[in-house]
Amino acid sequence: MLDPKQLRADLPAVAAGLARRGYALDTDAVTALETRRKALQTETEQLQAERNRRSKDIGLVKKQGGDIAPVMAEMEQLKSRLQTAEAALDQVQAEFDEFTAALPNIPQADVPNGASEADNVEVRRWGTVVDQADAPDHVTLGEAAGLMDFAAGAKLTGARFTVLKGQLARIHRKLVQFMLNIHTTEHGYEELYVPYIVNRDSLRGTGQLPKFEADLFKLEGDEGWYLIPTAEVPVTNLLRGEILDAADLPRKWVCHTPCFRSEAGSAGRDTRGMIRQHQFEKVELVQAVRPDESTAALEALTGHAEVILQRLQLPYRTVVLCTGDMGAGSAKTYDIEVWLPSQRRYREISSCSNFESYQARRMQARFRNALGKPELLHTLNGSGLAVGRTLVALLENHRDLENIEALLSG
RNA sequence: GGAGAGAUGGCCGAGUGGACGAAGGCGCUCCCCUGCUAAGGGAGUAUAGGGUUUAUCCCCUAUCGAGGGUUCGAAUCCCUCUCUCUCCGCCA
Repeated sequence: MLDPKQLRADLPAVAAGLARRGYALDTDAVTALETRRKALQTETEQLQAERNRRSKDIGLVKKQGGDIAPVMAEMEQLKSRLQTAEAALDQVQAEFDEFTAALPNIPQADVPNGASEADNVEVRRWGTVVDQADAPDHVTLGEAAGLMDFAAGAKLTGARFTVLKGQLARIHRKLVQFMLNIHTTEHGYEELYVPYIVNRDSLRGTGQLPKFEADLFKLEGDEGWYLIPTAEVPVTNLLRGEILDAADLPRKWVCHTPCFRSEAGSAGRDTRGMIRQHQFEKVELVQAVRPDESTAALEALTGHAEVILQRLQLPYRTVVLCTGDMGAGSAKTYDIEVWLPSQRRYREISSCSNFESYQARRMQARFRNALGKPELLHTLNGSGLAVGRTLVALLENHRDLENIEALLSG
């Protein structure tokens, strides 16, 4: 969420920032709500102070054996006024919270304006692409080798599930190790193992709830538990409610987990093959940094993800998402897109975002600054990389499984 | 799953209805003392929101696991939930 203080203090600037991503902020409504909030809060707190004062008096009078009946009569009246004020304040505050929770983040100044994917801007390109009309896709290659079985996945569960066998299953496993090893030994990330089931508070913290419940798999039962859609949720929520020492920053975590997505909105897209599955593996990079470091951290983190593609000799390009294509919580996002010969185009294999204080404010993730005061952290994350899509890219670009295994061993 | 005991500040720990945002200790910061070290003396040391302010200061409100209730008044009494610990059962 955005800073409520900023919303009050500099409403035009916030509105201008949100307008860049196509969000029309009703500034009159905000001002009206804020005016009511202030009046009600002041009134409520004054009544509370009055109640506290008189309660103390009652204690004193009783101790001295005095008569408290007159004060009690006044309290009766005070109490009902207070109840009315408190109820009104609760309502306005809830309205304000609901409103601000729904606001997206403000894009950084250098994020290009735009309405859709088409307006994203390529920032760099790496490798040499194979661009020919008849390139076989990973489904053809995998099934021909007898190592990729979509029918089996459909039988066991349903559409968008896959069974891998033999050498392909092994490459898939080695890919995870390959990525983890590079990030831990070369890029300085601490490896984590985390729950794959999380509660509602965690999903609220990173912003999946309340807006994107439809994309999640919810478990039966009273607990309100969900399968994680990405390691970002459990990993970033480690910071929820914490105040870190500045000396412990930056925190850099890498975590391999399965990811479960219902993707209800994507029915009909990428129905063939392993590109879009209900269950896939991902190695996720997460950083928590001081605010003044987050811009540089996003560049570094994106670079860490790109290293994996370079080592695997997979051609890719990196694009900066335009204002209209960014996720709601992000202030700036780079997508890394790998070349898929069968589609003759680049497809997303990693998304690296700087959330600035957007997530940190939701989850109250802070550090002690130079003044010793708690200050919100900046959080970032990015895939490093999506394992299933990496496997697809390896198959389609290199085809020879022995070569692929050699890359992973080298 | 069953039985019991707990949850208080950075940490330990006191507090069963009124001067408690919270004793005492430890830790930490600053000052004094000290040739150095050790010991000692003094002051300070939660978070959030709001008012005021250039800022500091100051004032108010809320917070003792979470939420609700009783009461003029709740860390303290009642209810629900969560988590931790001990024992039993079960299990990898």
